[in-house]
Amino acid sequence: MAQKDTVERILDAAEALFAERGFAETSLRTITSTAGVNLAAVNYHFGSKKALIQAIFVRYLDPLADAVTEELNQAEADDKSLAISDLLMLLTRSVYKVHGHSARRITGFMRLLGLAYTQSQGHLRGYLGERYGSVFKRFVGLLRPACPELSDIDLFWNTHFALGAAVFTLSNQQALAAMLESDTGVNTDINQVVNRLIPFMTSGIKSHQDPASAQGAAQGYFNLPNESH
Amino acid sequence: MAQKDTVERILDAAEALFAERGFAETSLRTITSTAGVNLAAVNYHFGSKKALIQAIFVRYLDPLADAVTEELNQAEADDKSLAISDLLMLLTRSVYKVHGHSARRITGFMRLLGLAYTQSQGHLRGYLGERYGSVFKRFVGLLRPACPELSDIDLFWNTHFALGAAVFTLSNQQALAAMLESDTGVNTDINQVVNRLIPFMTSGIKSHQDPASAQGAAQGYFNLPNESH
DNA sequence: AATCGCCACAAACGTATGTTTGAAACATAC
DNA sequence: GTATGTTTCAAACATACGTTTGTGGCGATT
Repeated sequence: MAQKDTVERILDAAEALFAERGFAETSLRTITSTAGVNLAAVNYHFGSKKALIQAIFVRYLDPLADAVTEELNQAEADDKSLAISDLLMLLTRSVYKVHGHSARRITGFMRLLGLAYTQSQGHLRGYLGERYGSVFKRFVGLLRPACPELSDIDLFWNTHFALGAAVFTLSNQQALAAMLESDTGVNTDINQVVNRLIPFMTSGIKSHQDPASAQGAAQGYFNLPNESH
Repeated sequence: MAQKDTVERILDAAEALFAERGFAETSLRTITSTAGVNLAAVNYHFGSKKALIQAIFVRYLDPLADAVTEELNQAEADDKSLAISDLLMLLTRSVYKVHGHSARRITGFMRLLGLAYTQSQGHLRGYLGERYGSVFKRFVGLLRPACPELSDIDLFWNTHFALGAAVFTLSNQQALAAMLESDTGVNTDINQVVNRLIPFMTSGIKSHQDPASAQGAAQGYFNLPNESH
């Protein structure tokens, strides 16, 4: 075959376009015309637009889950206790293994992850949770002993805070870097952003509330009454 | 007038629906029928769907910007040096002032903020930057002396990391809390999430890289070659 | 050589969208 | 009470969308 498979060309084009504009904002006609294939090809090969979206995530996440699993195996075999930053680097290493060193692919991947949360009325989130939940749980299992001073609930929220910081900034890395450059003249590539993210996430995950404010009232930060409809 | 203005009813309905499903996924017919007004009312009162979206953000952010400005005035008048957590609480207080203590409104507001970043091909972000950039800059001006050990560039990225953590988790607070509850049986309302966010963001913002890895190479975290297209 | 399964293609289908239109209803002022 | 400006309404418009259809080509199998 002289050029790429039709299926692959659709996936490549759709991946880039979805990451750039979102799912609903990207039409099958745009996808197929940039891919250079016939309009009907998407429905023929994937069945529907929804299935195409899922296929893109599978192509991204299946190899990533494998890479993370491999890293986790090795880490557990070494049996050294890993610090939080070690685990974050393990994750970063896995992403690099899969996506190579392409800033475009990493940014795109993060944007898609972010979209999976915000858009796609939950059907995608449920699917991803089913398919990759076990790997995620295993990772958290290693994270657990790395911060013994935290409760499970502390750890849950801090982990998602950190995830949010990563997804949000990496998916908007280009725009943010451009903003910073216009202010300071300093250019920041995605590699540097990741290097900054790791200490941020590390100290953030370690953090916990004052016991006083955790009670909800007293001199703690804020306390809300129940929702008044 | 026995019931709310048509304009206001449209804004209320659109605000809730957009936050729930996104902009492109919400049709004017859905908005007008839940608002109980005629389909043409949106185009009559706002001109277009795009203008409606902007109007919603203005209604949200204008009072918030006023509240933050007021708080900033008072903080600068007091002339006491504010710690990072003080500034985050200042922000939180402003949000509460504007939106009252409604979890639904706060979640919705955060979802809209998140959407403004991911969707809306940048035209919305540009508009918001123009209109509220000065308030944001003023806030960062107070944040600056609160972390003297950070460079301007450190501060820029850490601020956006923290913003990402807040937007991402607060906009998905319901789903995340439900996930946690099904695992542990513990319920978490948005108030508690905010109380957890503040220490997370505080210690995250304070963080900075090892000088060694900041150079880009050496024993620092990662280093990427340039993008290979 | 004929047949079969797979794929690409142009065209069409049905539906949902944002927007516009023109008339009716309403409120306000003279 | 008539006139004027504003708002509501049902209907239609034009377009864009995801999907389906039928045809034809191409290679592999028999």
